[in-house]
Amino acid sequence: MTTRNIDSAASRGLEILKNVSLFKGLADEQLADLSSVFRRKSFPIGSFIITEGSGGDLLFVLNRGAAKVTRESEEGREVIFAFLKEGDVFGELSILDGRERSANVVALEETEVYILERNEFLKVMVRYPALSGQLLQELARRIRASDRQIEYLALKDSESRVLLALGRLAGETGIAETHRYVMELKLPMQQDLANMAGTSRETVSRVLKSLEQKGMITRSVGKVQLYDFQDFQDFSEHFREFARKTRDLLSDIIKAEQ
Amino acid sequence: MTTRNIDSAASRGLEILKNVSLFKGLADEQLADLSSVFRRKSFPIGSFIITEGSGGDLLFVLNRGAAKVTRESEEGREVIFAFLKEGDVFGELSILDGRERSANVVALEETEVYILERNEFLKVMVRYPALSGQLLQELARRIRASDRQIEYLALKDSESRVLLALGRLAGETGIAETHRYVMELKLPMQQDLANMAGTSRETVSRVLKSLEQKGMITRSVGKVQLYDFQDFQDFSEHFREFARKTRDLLSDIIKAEQ
DNA sequence: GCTCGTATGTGATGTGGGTCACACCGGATG
DNA sequence: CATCCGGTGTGACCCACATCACATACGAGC
Repeated sequence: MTTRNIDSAASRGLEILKNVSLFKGLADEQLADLSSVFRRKSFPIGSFIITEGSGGDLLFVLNRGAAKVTRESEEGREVIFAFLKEGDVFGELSILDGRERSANVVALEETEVYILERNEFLKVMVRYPALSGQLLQELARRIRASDRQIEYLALKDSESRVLLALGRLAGETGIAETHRYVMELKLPMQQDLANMAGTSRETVSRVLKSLEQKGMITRSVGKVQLYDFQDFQDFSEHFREFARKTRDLLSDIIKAEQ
Repeated sequence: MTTRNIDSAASRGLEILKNVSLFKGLADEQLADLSSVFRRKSFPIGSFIITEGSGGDLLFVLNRGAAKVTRESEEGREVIFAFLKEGDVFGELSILDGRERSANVVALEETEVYILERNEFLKVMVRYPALSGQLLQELARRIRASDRQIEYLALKDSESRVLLALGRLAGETGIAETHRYVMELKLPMQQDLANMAGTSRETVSRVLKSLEQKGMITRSVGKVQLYDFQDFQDFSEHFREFARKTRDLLSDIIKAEQ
C-alpha cells in the first residue's frame, strides 16, 4: 500500500463515488478526501463478501459487478432480500448497531468493492453531516421496501408476489430502461425469482407463463418486459427531487442558525 | 395555544422525552428546548393516528397509551408491522423521504402523542447531530426486524411464525419481565397474533395449544409465558451498551477534529 | 456434430393451512 | 338472572402450492 497506490485509487474512486447516492451532496474535494480512506478489494463470482453471523465493522460500496443479499435456512432454502449493483452501499447495519451481520452478500459476478472501516466512516459522518441525512433516506427507502414485501408475503398470492419481485428487480437492478410503463430487465434465473417471492421455482415458471398469456409481460431470450406496474416507476425521480429540496431546506436552517 | 400551555407542556414533556430512546444522548437543557416545540394531541381508542396513503410531515412520540402499525388489503385482511408503546417514535419515514404514509397507526387505548413538524424536527437534527445517530440506530433495528419477518414468512411454517410474533411482542411491548429465559406478556387477541404472523386466527388457536402441550409456553387468564426464546432477550442491553460506546467514540472524534 | 450440465416446462400427487360452521365460555349490560 | 357479544376451541372441507418426477431446450466445451 504505497502512496502511489492510494493516490491512484483516489483518483479512480472519485468518479465512482460521485455516482453513489449515499455521497450525493458532498462537494468534490470532500469526495476526494473520502476516497483516500477507502480500500479496494475483489471477489470472484460466487464468493461471500459478507457472511451471516460474522461480526463486522466494515462498510462496502459496490464498485463493479453485482451481488445478492440472502439468508439461508438450515434446510438450505434461501431468501433473497435484495440485489446490489454498482454504486450500492451495504454493510451499514452492523456499522450502526454493532450487531453481527444479519445476511450473506454473495458476488454474482466478478465484483470489486470499496471498503471503509467503521471508525473512518464515523469520522466522515461527523465531518460531513449531510452524509447521515443521505443514509437516513436510504434506510427509510429500505424499510418501505421491506414492509411492502412483508405485506405481500402475508396477504397476497404467489402471482402477486412474483409481480412484486419483478417490479423490485426493475427498480433495484436499474437494468430497467424506463420506457413509459414498460420496464425491461435481464431475466434472472427462475430460482432467484422464487427466492425473492417466497415461492417455488415451479410456481414461478407457471406464473410467468400465465402472466405472459394475460399480456402483463413478454419474454424474450434473456429478458422480461414488464408492463403497467405502478409502484417503482417514478420513485427515483421523486426521491431525487425530494432529497434536493431537503438539502436546500437544511442549508437554509443552518444559515439561519448562524 | 397560550404561552402558559406551552410552558406546562414543556415541563410535563421533559420527563417523558427523557425516556424516549431517540433522545438519549441529549442534555437536559436540550430536551427542555425540544419539548417546547412539541404539540400534544389525544386520540380515542380505535381511532387512526396516521392513515395509509395520506401525505404527512409530522413526527410522533407516543406519550401515553398504545397503538398498532398496520396495513390493510382491499379484501379487508390486515398485517401488523409493529406495536407501539410509551416512548416509541413513529412517522419518521415520511419525514425522511417525503413519500406518503405507508401504513396506518391505530390507537389501541386512549392514546396521547407529542407531535413535531418536519421543519422543526430538521432544525433540531441540525442543532443536535447526536439525534441523527440515534435515529440511524433505530432504523437499523427496524430493518433487522423486518428482514427477520420476511425470512420467516418466506421459509418457516405457521408455528415458527407465531413463535416469532410472540417473541417480538415480548420485545416490543416491553411488558416483558425478563426473568431468565421466561418472558411474560399480556395476551393479545389471537386475531392480532394471526395478523402479525401472516396466518389465520384459527391456526393461531391450534398452534398455541400445541405449543402449550410441548411445554414451550404456558397460558393463564390474560397472559402468556414464553420460554427459551433466543432472539430478543438481551437485545436491548446489548443495544444500549453499544450505543453508549458509539457516543463516546463520536465525542472523541469530534474532540480530535477540533 | 455429440455430450453434459444447467435452466426450464408441466403433469401427478400430497398437504399445510385457509375457510366455513358451529359450540363454548366469560364478562358486560339490561 | 337472562341476554348479548367478543373472544376462543375444534371439526370438516377444500384449495393453492410445494414437492416429486420427468421431459425438453439451450448453450458450452470437446
